[in-house]
Amino acid sequence: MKLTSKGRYAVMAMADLALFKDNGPTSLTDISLRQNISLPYLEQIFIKLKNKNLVKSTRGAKGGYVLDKSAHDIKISNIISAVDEEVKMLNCKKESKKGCNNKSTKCITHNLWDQLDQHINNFFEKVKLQDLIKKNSN
Amino acid sequence: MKLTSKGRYAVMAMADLALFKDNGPTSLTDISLRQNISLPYLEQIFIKLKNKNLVKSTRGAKGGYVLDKSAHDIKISNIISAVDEEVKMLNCKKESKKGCNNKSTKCITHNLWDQLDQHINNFFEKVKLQDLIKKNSN
DNA sequence: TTAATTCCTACTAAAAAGGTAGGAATTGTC
DNA sequence: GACAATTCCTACCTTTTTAGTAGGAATTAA
Repeated sequence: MKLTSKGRYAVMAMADLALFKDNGPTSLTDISLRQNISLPYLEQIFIKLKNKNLVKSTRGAKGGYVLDKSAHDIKISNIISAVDEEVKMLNCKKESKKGCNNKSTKCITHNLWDQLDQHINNFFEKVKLQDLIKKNSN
Repeated sequence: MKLTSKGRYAVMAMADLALFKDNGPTSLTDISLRQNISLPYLEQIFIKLKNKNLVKSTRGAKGGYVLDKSAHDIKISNIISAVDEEVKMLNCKKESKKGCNNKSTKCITHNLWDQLDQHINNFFEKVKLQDLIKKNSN
């Protein structure tokens, strides 16, 4: 199961961006300070977010990042999948020709992890970035 | 998020135990061969399962393990929590006095991970060991 | 021109995962 | 009683991943 700090940082940073969206582009330095995430690490994360068209960048002084669409239209699943490869139990891969245990085509627990993956992905599909900042302001 | 092969192996092994429960104690050697899991690694996992009263052991020749209760009464959550410490997002700890980001008491995304944890734990609470072996026999 | 920024590549330290090694203790079977 | 099969126990090791660092090039507002 791949769901680590990188994904958490990405969501935090995107939420930060949403909170401060009225101040023009937000620099990673600001996010780094506010969210307590190392700047160069944030840079790496934002390259990926940008590649997936979740944010837009402006270079140079007074530059920074802005959301590429409304916080209503960004699903948490979009963010997670942009930076983590995938939310999926290890070794139990659908496409693999060999089974999960290198023997039968499916291990005993294959369906279980499959359902779990769906369960988690469902969850991330339902929650929007906007939901986070609403909750936070309560 | 802590949910790795160790937890998967534990569930696989318990399912194996449930499948062969009518043959008396099942040795780890058998499980190791059938499920393709290293024997000494299985041993470590079973110590934990035993400590949580999920299995009973018989030592010596013809020894092995049996389920300590019916497969109907063992929840996947019991197995997972026996071998993995916990299913919970890293650094976002409820009890921690410092907030998740060492600043505020809660990071922006705290509630999100909290809900996710509940979501996953719910899933594992609902599924019983028996459900796995039913599905597998279809 | 300068300072603030994104962009890019490579490296590295620490942790965790997954597994190995080696042997002691127990017990059924010949 | 010997022996083989087993659980039990502790320590170690290898590989991978994570999280972060280093160093600098390109861009742009002031």
